[in-house]
Amino acid sequence: MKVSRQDHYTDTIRGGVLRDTPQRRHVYDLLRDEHSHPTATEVFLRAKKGMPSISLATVYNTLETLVACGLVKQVHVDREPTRFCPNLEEHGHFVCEHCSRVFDIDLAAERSQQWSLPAGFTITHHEISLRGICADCAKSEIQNPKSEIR
Amino acid sequence: MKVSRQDHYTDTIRGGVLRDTPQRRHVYDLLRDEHSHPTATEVFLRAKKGMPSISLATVYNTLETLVACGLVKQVHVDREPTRFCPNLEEHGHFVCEHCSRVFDIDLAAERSQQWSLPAGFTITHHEISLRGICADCAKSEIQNPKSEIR
DNA sequence: CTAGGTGCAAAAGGTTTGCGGTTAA
DNA sequence: TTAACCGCAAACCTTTTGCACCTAG
Repeated sequence: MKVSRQDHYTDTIRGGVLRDTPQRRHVYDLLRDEHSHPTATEVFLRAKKGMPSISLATVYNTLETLVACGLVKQVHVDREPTRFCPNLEEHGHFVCEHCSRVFDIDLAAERSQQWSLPAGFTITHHEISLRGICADCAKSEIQNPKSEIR
Repeated sequence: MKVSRQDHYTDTIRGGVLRDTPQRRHVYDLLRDEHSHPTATEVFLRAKKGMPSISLATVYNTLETLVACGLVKQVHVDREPTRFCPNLEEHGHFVCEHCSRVFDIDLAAERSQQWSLPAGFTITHHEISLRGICADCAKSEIQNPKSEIR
């Protein structure tokens, strides 16, 4: 059964005290179609294309709101700027050290809660981030082995 | 067989072009005995007790050097200040959302490389961070269930 | 109408950098 | 001797905040 693109947003926003503003809808729509894990600044730059008056502060505020609502997730890569991800499934991330792209990684469901914690500890969230070389970069490295000289 | 506390430091520092300065040794010694995952500022404050003239910039530079040498590891918790960890074994971290302490978590060796990556991807590092409630806080919460009102 | 949201600019906070003087090897 | 390092202060960059105006409901 097909679900309208904005149902989740509409349900969540209208369900609370939050207002359905053009800025929020615009940022959410943008992010929902995005698989590149943009930073707040990148979201801002893209948002301005369709809404030139939007401010960076509003983008930050909106992203914070969407995260608080559970409509998008944050991705942290070391101390780099926070990235945002519309994939609400349980997953981890892989960062390519060559091209800097971030990929979603499925976490086998059966593994997700199998951390060997000391007794009495309770997990509420987890964040798994892997670093390495992605398939594309590994391939081009074979064809062009000196491409990383710096 | 017993190994002197500073062999790893001495071998690593003397093995390269790096100088064995009092500041580096002081910061390393401090960190080596530390299980609390201090931030750079916390390292700085503790370092000043034994070496009042040391500067924050030197602490940052030293920590960067020690990380580059593999003598300490960085721990990233969302966008909070970077923490530093002398535990070189493969492990993850658990952050208590109540007391903010960071705990080392053993990663079962057999699990460490079992991520289901797309073909062609190669992992060089991984960082596993869990959040939740530690045993101490869970216990005091039972005895004092209203303690989290804010 | 009005509480919540927006845009702007300034501030905050962690980290990095430039530079002149210092020091380990 | 000299390249690496130190301490200081300024710069950087992401993110947050204060405030006057605006607007969805």
